[in-house]
Amino acid sequence: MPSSLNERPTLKTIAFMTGLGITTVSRALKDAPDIGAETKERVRLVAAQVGYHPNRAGVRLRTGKTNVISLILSLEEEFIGLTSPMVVGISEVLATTQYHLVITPYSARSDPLDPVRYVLDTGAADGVIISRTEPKDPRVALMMERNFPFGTHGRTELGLDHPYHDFDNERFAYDAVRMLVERGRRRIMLLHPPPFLTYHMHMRSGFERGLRDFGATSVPFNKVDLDNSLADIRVACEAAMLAPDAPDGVISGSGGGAVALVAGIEDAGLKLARDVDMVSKQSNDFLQWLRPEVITLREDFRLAGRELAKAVIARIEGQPATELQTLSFPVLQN
Amino acid sequence: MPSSLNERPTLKTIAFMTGLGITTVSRALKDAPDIGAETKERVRLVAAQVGYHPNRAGVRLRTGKTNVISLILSLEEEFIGLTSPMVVGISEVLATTQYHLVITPYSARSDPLDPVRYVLDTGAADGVIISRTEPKDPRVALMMERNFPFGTHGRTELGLDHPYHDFDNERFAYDAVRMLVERGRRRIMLLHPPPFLTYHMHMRSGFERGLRDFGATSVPFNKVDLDNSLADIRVACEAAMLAPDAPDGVISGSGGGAVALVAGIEDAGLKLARDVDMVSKQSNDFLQWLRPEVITLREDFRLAGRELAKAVIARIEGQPATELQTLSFPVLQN
DNA sequence: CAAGTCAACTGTATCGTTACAGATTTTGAC
DNA sequence: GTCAAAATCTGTAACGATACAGTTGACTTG
Repeated sequence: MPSSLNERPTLKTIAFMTGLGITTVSRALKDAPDIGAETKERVRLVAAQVGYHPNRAGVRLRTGKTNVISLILSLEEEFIGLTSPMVVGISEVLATTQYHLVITPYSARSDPLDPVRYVLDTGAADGVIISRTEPKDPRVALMMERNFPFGTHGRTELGLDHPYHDFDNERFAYDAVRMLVERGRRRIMLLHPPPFLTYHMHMRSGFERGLRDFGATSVPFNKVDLDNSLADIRVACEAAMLAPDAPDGVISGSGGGAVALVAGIEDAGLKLARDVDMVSKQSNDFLQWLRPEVITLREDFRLAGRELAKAVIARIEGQPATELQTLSFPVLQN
Repeated sequence: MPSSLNERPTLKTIAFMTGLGITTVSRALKDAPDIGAETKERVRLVAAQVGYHPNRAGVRLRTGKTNVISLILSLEEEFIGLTSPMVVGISEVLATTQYHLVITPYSARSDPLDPVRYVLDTGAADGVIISRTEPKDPRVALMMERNFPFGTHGRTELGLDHPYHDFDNERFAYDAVRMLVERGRRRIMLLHPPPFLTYHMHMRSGFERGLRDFGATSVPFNKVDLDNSLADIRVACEAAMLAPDAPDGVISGSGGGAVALVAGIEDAGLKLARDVDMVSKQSNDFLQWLRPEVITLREDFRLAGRELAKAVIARIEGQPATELQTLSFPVLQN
């Protein structure tokens, strides 16, 4: 019973065509040691000829291997803009492998643990990538406890070794202070990430180290952070610029926030480069085009995607987590 | 042989717990008519209690249903920025269903048919969503021929009925011309999409209809289109602004392009709103913040994602394609 | 009360793959 | 020439689900 020619070929098809057993074909394609060299060659040839792809459901059912990496994504528009270049980086790496990329979303109103639990409980993926990492991130704790492969965009403070990729936000803020001081600025304001995210601490400590080393002072700006709406940031910035001890230097922890800060500064009747200098972390080109006065240090999200995808796959293959931790550094744009 | 308590429950687990047969449990959970009401209730209760999720590999192997929608994505950075809000819209809809979203990428250097063929040949998904639709799109032709469910972001000219969602680019360009003429502009330049995409024709014909109806003339701008780099667009725009018959009104087919046009206009020493007015299609807020003089008509990509996801699922469920074609309209921003 | 009807339930085979435990043939040693 | 070891190859069962073809027992019906 040869399977019809226009149906998807299976191991059975190849077994029939070569006159071998199904098991032999399976093992030949896996390059198993107990199959003859010539047989392997024949099987590979026929498989290529008929365009054989192993049936994912069959493999998954038998072995439990899904060949899926799940990217867990917050659906808030503000974050998705940042994470989309990451999708490109992840896809670039996965394209060279058998893995598929599945987007597992969650909304701000729901528990961020939900998608992780879903993947763990249903076995929906072999590995997971998460963002918006917290110092005591419960998602990390849960996946470590279950010994499930994952990578985080950002570090944790749990005393547990897991794969991560992080941008050096300490250095970013430190360099940013330096650049502002070099331009004669001394009173510096920082638009920081929300306090519960790990990189808040990194950015703050780089900021404070910079203030000490370069002899500048901090202008408090604590009513808003990068999770606030651009409109809120704009208003808060204008207020800060009109206050008695207004800053003459501003650091923005993201490109989106920088746009709002620029608008706030100009609302206050001030002019960039003349009255105030600004350093921003930047992922897209827009700000660079419209306000070239803003000094931008680039964070490469695409690279982050590539690193994380490679790390998760290596972790799945058993490589120790400590070898899968990478850091990238701010690059001055232009 | 009761399965261990901390393993994933299967139909067998529930069958053992209820004392029923596996088949009965399966059919009870599907609400089949030949199962008693009380039995169904008991089965549902136990299933919920143990947190039963059907094993996707089992279902997929037996039925061929993957419960996957594949979003086919070009990995070029310029496009991914636009498509990312679409991912949000798609996810919102899929979250209420059993479907997972898989990203199937392709690069500009490879054949756009490749990912479609891959899905078709491997049965990787139950439905597909594609963008960058062409009038005689070979991907559409192929999927129609194979009777495979899909939705397109953008229309085709193949004379075949398939689900789509499109933005009314004809109306966008027409309205844009009107708004420019209302501001006293008469010599209008259009930054259009690449000619091989369907919406190029829509935008052009709306543009030309507007010129006729409102009595304006066109300034040729054919050396670049929206697929060119921002740097190229900027340079071309500056040149156009310095040429003898320079435009006094500009229309941009995307928000990204508008940023480059603004830069080009300013490179030429001209000022928005004073020397030139501009209407742009806009998906993010950045331009609005930094150049409020630009008139923006919004295209809602998130809505597009929602509409397409719903359409593809409905198509999978057998609804006629002609009922799954939607259009959305430009909205004046602020 | 025999026979037919119906409701409720169940066993078997199967999807495509791989783990495992053979089976068969070849080779080599003495 | 015999026998063990090595080299190749293969059948069966199982992963979890569902289609399909029953089975069982209670209830009508004439």
